[in-house]
Amino acid sequence: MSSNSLSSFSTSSDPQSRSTSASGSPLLAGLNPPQQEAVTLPPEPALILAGAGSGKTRVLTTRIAWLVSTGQVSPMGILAVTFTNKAAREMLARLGAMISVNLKGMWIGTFHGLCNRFLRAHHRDAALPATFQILDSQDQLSAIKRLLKALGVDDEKYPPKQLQFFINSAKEQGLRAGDIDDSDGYNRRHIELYQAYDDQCQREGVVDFGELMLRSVELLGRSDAIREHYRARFSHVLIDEFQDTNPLQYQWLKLLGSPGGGIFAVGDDDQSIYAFRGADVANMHRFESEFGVKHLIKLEQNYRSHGNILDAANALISNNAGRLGKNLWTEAGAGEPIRVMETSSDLLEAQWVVEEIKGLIADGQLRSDMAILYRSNAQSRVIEQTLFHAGIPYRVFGGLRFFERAEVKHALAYLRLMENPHEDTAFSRVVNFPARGIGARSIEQLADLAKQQGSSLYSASGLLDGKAGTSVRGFVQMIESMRFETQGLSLRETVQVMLERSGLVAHYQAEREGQERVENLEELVNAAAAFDYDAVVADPDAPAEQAVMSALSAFLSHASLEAGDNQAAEGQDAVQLMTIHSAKGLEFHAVFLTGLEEGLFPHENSMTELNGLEEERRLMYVAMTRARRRLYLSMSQTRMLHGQTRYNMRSRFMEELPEGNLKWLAPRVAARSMSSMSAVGGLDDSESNWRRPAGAWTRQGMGQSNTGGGGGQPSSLAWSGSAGHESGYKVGEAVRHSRFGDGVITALEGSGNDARAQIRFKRDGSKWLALSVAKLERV
DNA sequence: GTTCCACGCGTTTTT
DNA sequence: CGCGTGGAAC
Repeated sequence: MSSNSLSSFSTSSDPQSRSTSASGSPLLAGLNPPQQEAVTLPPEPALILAGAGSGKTRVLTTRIAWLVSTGQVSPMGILAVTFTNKAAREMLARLGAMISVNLKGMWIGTFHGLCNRFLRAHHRDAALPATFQILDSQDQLSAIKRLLKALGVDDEKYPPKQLQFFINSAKEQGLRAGDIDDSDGYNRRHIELYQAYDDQCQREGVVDFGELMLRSVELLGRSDAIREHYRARFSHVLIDEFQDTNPLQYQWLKLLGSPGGGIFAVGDDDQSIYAFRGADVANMHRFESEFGVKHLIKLEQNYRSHGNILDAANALISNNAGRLGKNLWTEAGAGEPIRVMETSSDLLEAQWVVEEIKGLIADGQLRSDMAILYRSNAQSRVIEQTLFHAGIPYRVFGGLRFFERAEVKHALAYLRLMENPHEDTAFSRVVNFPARGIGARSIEQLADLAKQQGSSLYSASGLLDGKAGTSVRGFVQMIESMRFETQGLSLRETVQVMLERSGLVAHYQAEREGQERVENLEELVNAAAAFDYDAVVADPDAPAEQAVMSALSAFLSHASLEAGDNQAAEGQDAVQLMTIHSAKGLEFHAVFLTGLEEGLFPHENSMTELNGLEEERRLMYVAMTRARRRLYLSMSQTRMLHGQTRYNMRSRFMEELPEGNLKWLAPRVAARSMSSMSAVGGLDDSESNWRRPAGAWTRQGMGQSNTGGGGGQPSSLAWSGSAGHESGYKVGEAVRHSRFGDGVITALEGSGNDARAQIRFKRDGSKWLALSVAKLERV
């Protein structure tokens, strides 16, 4: 922060300078003082608290460029780690534009990608075969199902998904089966199955995502020589999105970072939204003390959003306890107020969004610079339909990605078998696909034999009698001959031969709906042709530590680690639809944040979890800070969910936003207190207006008399109680229960005997009660 | 081996 | 309501 020589373009300063003030390097031009300070810190532990839109990635990449270009470190001494392939690619691209050195000497990649590279180099020490393959989540689940079947475990009692979650959670904590406490006996079976699963993976020579990390951590911990080698090599370790690290990744960093050395972590505790998958923000606090952080720099100047958006986001997030503390500011001015709309139905909400989008398009905005965000994927349907009817191009993020498609996975399974025939997951997947008369019966027999022998299905195939044996051996021979035929061929030719000989292409060509699948298989050939072996594996500066790895093996790792694009075809200018989670890291001119309703956002399932509400609030913070100029918030009084209409209360987050930053567009019912609400509204006065055609939705409001039209300033506690429920109860109504005491109805759903109310009790928290059973009295 | 229906389930997601 | 799974029937 002390640096005051802004972006001077002085050319006289020494490029080798290690001074912490601006050295005059053109790299530093345009950076603000704290950014410059961060970029030019000495090689000591540093934590950069980088708020949303504060230039986090820029600082990270500029630091690498600065370190290398000032000769403080050779590219080989850089280890930079990210969470997603996209982030890693972006970092590489930006570096390439900044400096002209061989980037390949650097280790830049995802945690998992780098662990893969590490384990390939040290597979012997890690007790893995050179050809080990990586299971993605789907593969892992099928491996678990196969395991449960082999062990005769009732998968009703031990759902495979649950076991998968158990195993992954344990690994994320750095725990092996033997490390887990089973004193209460509750987990005992899970622990046994975890162990059995690991044994199976070991036998088959496969690792799951968690295993990539855990093996690496164990090896680094166990082998002083290897650990010291890498510590000596990587004088600079840089981590992006540090708030998303799980305890295992933290351990990995601890093993690779030299104590007191150049470890540079960038993160934002307010944007930690992945606790549900093992991330632990506490790692940031831990990092500060355990690594002995010498430099704590806050990047608080936001270059993205206007003031109203930022102020509201700041106010919201200040409701969270235990923050590292940070307040974003901008020079950009207040800008437009945040526009808020409340509708009576989810369809009307969608129609309103579409009308606003039409307006923005008419003003010349790019569709791709507008995003519609929602908490859960199920919400996208109405919006999609409405956009579709309006003829507005849109693009939905999420869904199946290229390497996750069934036909592609089948093809990959053949390739995996060519690489390692003992991989039972791949074997089971395609032994009878395309169908070749090897039914469930035959596979069961084969599995029994394999279990007796403690061998793979492939090895056991020789022992299988009868017709089944002949068929299976036919399959095995096919794999062998594919392997033989492709020796010396390029990766692309290998894939082509496999597609031909396996009969996959023929199978899909014969299928009526198979055209797209054939195209995907062709695309796989293209992917193989385009695959750059060096980009994934090569480490030209360190040939000694590089194990020999076939191009096929590298390609398969690539396919597992990078599932490919999951968005619809690019190119067309389209409105972006995505969950808030997938919006992290992105920005848009205009953002529509929809479904701001209790139970949906914050999600009802989050309320029971410890810190769940705070994570929801951070999610809201992330969502709001995606907007550059214009932010819309919307909510609906009723929503179709799971085939039933739900009556929701406005999200509590709305009450945490300063009124001064908002502009209400919706007609509103002013209510002074909760108890007066039951007297307000009813369906009558608003219904006719709510049914206006979409085109009538304008900023000037709906002519509701009791609010003075759109743009009025409501009292922040107001609840627009115009939505009723057949039971006669209303959301927001205060009730008393004989056992739980006083509470407020937060949601109503169902009808008749199924009618239920969600009630937030003062004492016991939120509960769903059946209205036909619960004894409620109105207060 | 394929097709069809009944059932169950339903935050968020990268690697 | 809409999807994916799984079992049963053709």
